[in-house]
Amino acid sequence: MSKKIAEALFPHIQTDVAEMEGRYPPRKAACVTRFAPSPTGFMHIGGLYTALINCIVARQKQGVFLLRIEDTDQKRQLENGVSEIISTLRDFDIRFDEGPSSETEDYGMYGPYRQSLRREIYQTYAKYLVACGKAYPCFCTPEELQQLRQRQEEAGALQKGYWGPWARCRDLTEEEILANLAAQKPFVIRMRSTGREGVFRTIHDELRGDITMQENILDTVIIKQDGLPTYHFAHVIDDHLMGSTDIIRADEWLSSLPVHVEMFETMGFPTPRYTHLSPIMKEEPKEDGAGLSKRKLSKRKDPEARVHYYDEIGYPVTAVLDYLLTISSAAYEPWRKENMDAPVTDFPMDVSKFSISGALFDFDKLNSVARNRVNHMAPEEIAQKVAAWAEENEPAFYALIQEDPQWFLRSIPLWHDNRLDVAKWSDLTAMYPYLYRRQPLCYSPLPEKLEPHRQRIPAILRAYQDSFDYADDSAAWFDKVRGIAGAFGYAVKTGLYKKHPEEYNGSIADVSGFIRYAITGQLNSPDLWQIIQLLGPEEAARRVEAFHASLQA
RNA sequence: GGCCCGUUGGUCAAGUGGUUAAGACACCGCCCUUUCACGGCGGUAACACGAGUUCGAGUCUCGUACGGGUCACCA
Repeated sequence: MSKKIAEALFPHIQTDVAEMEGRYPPRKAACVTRFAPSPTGFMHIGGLYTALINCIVARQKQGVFLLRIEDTDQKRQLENGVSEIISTLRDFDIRFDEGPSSETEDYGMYGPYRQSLRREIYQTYAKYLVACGKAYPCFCTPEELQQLRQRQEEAGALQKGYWGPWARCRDLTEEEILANLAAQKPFVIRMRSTGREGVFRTIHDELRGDITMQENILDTVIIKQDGLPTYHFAHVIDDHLMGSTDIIRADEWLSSLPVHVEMFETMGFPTPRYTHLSPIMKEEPKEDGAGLSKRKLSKRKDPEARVHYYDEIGYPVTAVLDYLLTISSAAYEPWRKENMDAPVTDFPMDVSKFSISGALFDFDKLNSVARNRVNHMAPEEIAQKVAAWAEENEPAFYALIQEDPQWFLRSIPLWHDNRLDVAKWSDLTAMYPYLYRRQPLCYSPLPEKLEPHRQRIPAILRAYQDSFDYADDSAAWFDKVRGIAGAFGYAVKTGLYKKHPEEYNGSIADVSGFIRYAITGQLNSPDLWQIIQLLGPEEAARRVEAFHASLQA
């Protein structure tokens, strides 16, 4: 009898379940994971994190990692959504074995890998469910559903939603259904839940352990009015057909677990292992100004939620991955310390040890991780990465590098050797404008620290210029500076000055500070002699003169 | 509000009944030092609260508080 309804609902579906099962034979791999994003815009850092974990889990068990596009919400689709996802994963070196290879093409035997192209599959299973009475068409309009909610509110129903006695379309007669169809009434397909109110069962989550939840009793929509499946149904059908063994996803899905488990069971499919990952959080002042509150990183509000934020400001890809794994797994940092060159997929990850409460995003920690990453890179690698980054993000800097790539390569040790200065490529022009920017340095106003020496500085600079020889090595150069310091009443060792400050105008630290300021426009810098060597005799002299001139004005 | 999950220093976190409660980041001090950094040494700082079980509880149980998630024809 339900067969007739199934036929009336899906007259165009000629395939059957057995045929579908045949199209997707069981896999041999012991572990199949997947990343299943919606193509709704730039990727979220949490999405990258989920993809990363899925990828590592699959690699660890010599399994398969696949990408599936969840594009069943036609309203939210974005033009180049799929390309965006593919290119982001590629940028972060997260490789999938099956999935879309471009906006229109797929590779892999278990496709198509975008849900909008699997309509026939879902409908085949939906038709089957209707035929055996496990699903039914629902003709309720949004307004009627709204009213239902209202009535439940008034009746004080504890269990709200479309279920049991409230589910109006659940027990429509065949005649009524056929009449509605004949009248062209729009419909959705709902699963007929067999869950019992008040009956609890435990469901296992790899991260959280056994969770006790009430059985699902809601007659969840499985096929929407537009004929496409809801997330819940697509998840169950796809992950069964594609052979997913591990569902690793964001924890916002935890509460719909009973629905998914029931669907797997009514379909007669084996249930996969579930792991619900905690979100990455951000802390911000409460709206009323009293204290702080945590919330998920939001794509709209927080620039750091967008994955592209990190490559735009030039964090090395591995640094971002290192950071994500660092906050999720305490075992990662020590492992990484011992295996700086290993790909992240080599990390012996234990998902069950992941933290359950969501971690606050910590830029200090990211920067520290990134600085260590940069420090570990060879200068040649840095040169190549910086050039690629600058070409996209800082054209003026790129032009400078292109003008003399060898010079740029030579400049790297200055801030790289035995230093942890640089976390991201945009730090370069920000921290070392005197190397990587064309603008002439600005010397005024004179820093407060130099002000007491103002009257003596011009003569000191003069003496410095007169004695300067580009050919001097570091020691010879500094000996001269020391000599000048002594000649002008400055202590030649900082220790001397500390002991008897009243006997001196200042110390050698002040004198080299004048030169540093002339050369860099800053009070702090890496090794001065090296900077001068890099700049060349003319430029170095020009800067000292410029500072000298600025003091006359 | 119902349901689910969580709560160890500022942050990330070790810890699975007996520990002086690790470590990393951040911060502070000292040393090194021509500045900054690097490096070395040291320091401040935590088991949300209340009951219970136990010889003994950060670890087990219950309650409270607080935080998060979810309650769609969105995923």
